[in-house]
Amino acid sequence: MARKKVKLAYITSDSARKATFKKRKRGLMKKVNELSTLCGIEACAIIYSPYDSEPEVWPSPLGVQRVLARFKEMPELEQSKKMVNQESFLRQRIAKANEQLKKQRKDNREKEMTQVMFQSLTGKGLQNLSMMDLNDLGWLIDQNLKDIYMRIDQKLDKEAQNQIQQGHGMPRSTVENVQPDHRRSALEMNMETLQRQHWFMDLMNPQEHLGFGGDELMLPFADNNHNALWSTAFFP
Amino acid sequence: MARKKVKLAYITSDSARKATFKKRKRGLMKKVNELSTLCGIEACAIIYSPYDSEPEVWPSPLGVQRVLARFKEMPELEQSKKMVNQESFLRQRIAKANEQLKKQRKDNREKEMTQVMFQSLTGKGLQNLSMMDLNDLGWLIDQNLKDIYMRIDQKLDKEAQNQIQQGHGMPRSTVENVQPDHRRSALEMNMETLQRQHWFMDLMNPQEHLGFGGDELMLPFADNNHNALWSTAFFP
DNA sequence: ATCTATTAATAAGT
DNA sequence: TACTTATTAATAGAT
Repeated sequence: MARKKVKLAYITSDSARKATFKKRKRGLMKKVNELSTLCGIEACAIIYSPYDSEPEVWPSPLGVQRVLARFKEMPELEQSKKMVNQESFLRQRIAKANEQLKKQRKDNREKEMTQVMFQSLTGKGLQNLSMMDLNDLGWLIDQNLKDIYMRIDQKLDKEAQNQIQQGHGMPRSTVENVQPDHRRSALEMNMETLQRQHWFMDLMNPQEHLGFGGDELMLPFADNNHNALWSTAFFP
Repeated sequence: MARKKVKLAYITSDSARKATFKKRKRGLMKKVNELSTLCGIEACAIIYSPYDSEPEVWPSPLGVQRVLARFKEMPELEQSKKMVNQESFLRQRIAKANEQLKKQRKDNREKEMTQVMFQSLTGKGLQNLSMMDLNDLGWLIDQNLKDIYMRIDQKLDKEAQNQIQQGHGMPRSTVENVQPDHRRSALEMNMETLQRQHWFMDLMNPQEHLGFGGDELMLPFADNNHNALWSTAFFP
């Protein structure tokens, strides 16, 4: 973990492997020591290396023997139950990695669409986007709009509070005319958003609209790299 | 290792201890796995926890047994030889920590003296400094001066090169008069530094100057918190 | 369990 | 072999 992310595979260079072994052995022993100290438990580690004929152990030969004795006492069957063995360990790690991958993909997708969104604000067209891209873009824009309206409302609420508490501030006209306008506007736009979402959802969901299902109805600006119109894979 | 540096001692809070145990156990297993994979060696770890009646092992019960078999095969005497046991492990760590402490102290000393040096540049006096402090300060200033002269020389060399290569640049007077002056000045001052060091060393080293050894000759501005005039502990 | 600020481990380079 | 430093990994505390 340093200077470069290292691939988890056998190190072919002899010198590099030995250097890594020495460093990591020390680190591992330290970890076992810490775990044992912090949590008050018994643990041991045994490492065989080609660099020494004897194994290196922690906490001590006697300590290891004590732990081993307990281990061997157990019936064979019990030894396998509930244990973390290499296979289940790797399975867990793979599952976890897949979870993270999925999350990352979603994050990446959101970042991509955010970029598209800002590009479109600077005048770039949306012609090369697939239907799925457009849908996701719409979702993202709606999210941002909601956030904006929410902030506007909060701000107006806070200002209104200040007006009441302090009994002064903005001129009368602002309080009575402009502010209510803003508030109404925000709510209206929010409603528009919701209506648009509903309309769009209705239009796009093929299961509820039999008239929209054939290839002949495919819109010309949707590329064919994606085979889903609605990207359930990324956004709700 | 996070949010706070944790003391290496038994965690009294039950919930915190359990949480730490779970996290660190996973981390430890990962480390054993990595070490084994990266270096192509056999290793195993066994952890007994109060949270489970069975021990948790890596790489697998069978893998552990294989490693244990090798361990038990050894004669008792051999098991203790060259092994890293808890005591020698802790001894090593203490020695290492002491080394680091010494290094840190030296670093701190240098930082302190640097601060004093800059303070003195802003007009603060040096009256409260001990003889040792003054000596270290002198050493530090000499180091800085040397560095400065070195940089000046390098810069002049580079400029001279540029003059030759490009055939133009600074006016004639600069090349012929100012630059040689600078160069000579830097060298001279460097010599002064060396001479001063020699003179100071001669003056301060009691083993070579019998006339300077009695308490009655102690200079009034040296405080008595330190019992060494020349801080061999920090600087050469 | 998940998230992040922070500490610890460590890969390369000297 | 040990030290340094840039970077990645582990994880403490909070949520």
